Amino acid sequence: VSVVAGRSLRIGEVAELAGTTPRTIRYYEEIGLLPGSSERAQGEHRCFTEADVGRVREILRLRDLLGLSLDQLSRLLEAETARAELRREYAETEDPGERRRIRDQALGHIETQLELVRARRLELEQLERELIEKRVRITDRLSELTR
Amino acid sequence: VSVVAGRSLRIGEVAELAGTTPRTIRYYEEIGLLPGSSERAQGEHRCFTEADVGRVREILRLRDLLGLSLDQLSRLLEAETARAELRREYAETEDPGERRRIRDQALGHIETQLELVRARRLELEQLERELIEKRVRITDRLSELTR
DNA sequence: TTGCTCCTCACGTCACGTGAGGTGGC
DNA sequence: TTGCTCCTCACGTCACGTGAGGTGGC
Repeated sequence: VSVVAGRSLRIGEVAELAGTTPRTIRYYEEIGLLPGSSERAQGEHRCFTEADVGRVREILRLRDLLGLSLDQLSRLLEAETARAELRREYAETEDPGERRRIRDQALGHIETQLELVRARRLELEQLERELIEKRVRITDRLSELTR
Repeated sequence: VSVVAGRSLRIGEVAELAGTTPRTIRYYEEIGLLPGSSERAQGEHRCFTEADVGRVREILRLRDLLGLSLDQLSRLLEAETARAELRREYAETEDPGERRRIRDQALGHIETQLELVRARRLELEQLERELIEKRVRITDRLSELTR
């Protein structure tokens, strides 16, 4: 369900859309993984955007698939956060050298994530091969039975 | 360094060989993930075999790669433990029907693990594709600069 | 007005990490 | 004998789960 205008979301909606719980969202805000709108008075409801849902989804995905601690994750995503900042700077500068520098940084961040993901994928493929090998051995012995 | 005879290992050696800490090994014994030689007197040193190292390695691997809780893991490995038991029964019975039943169970356990591993691998491949796609978009915009 | 979701403590839990103080084997 | 590794409590930590008691928006 895509919303056209930037409607404000409540914490329960964000949690459901991202596939987690309100408590987790609050915790992430507490440790600084999520912005946490600074101008919120004590006891007031938190407001979120659809971009926040995306951010939470990304956090959960990297947490689950890469098995990183939230501390490691925040450092990895710091780059991501910086990129949004850089994108603004990028639009503001005309200097091609400056533009190239910003782009190169972005590429570096992507590359770091890619290497982590690749390493994990290779490990999983190795495990998968071993399991298939195990299965073959059992099946072979099964066919011996009916011989 | 492979040892021919079944030399007894100390907890520190097991931890090092398996890539973890003594504390983790003790904890796994405490919650029943590792056998924990029952005839050990209070304060006496724990004794391990090379098979134990393999078991610990397997636990760590599945824990890390599949992101399961130790409770889920113990249920998954219960099958593995049962298989060792079944292997004995298997050798003892002559009945081909009984043999087939035992084999089929083993196949089922492997299949369960394989499905978990496959699902994870697919998720990682998807993430990898998205990162590559991101990289392409940035590179394309980079080439615009030098045009 | 009635539910429902939200809020903030705050304690519980899982999977260990990390000393504290003491005993055992090359 | 001297280190080193081992032992058992036991408290600390990370990433939340789970009520307890109270307030706010359709």
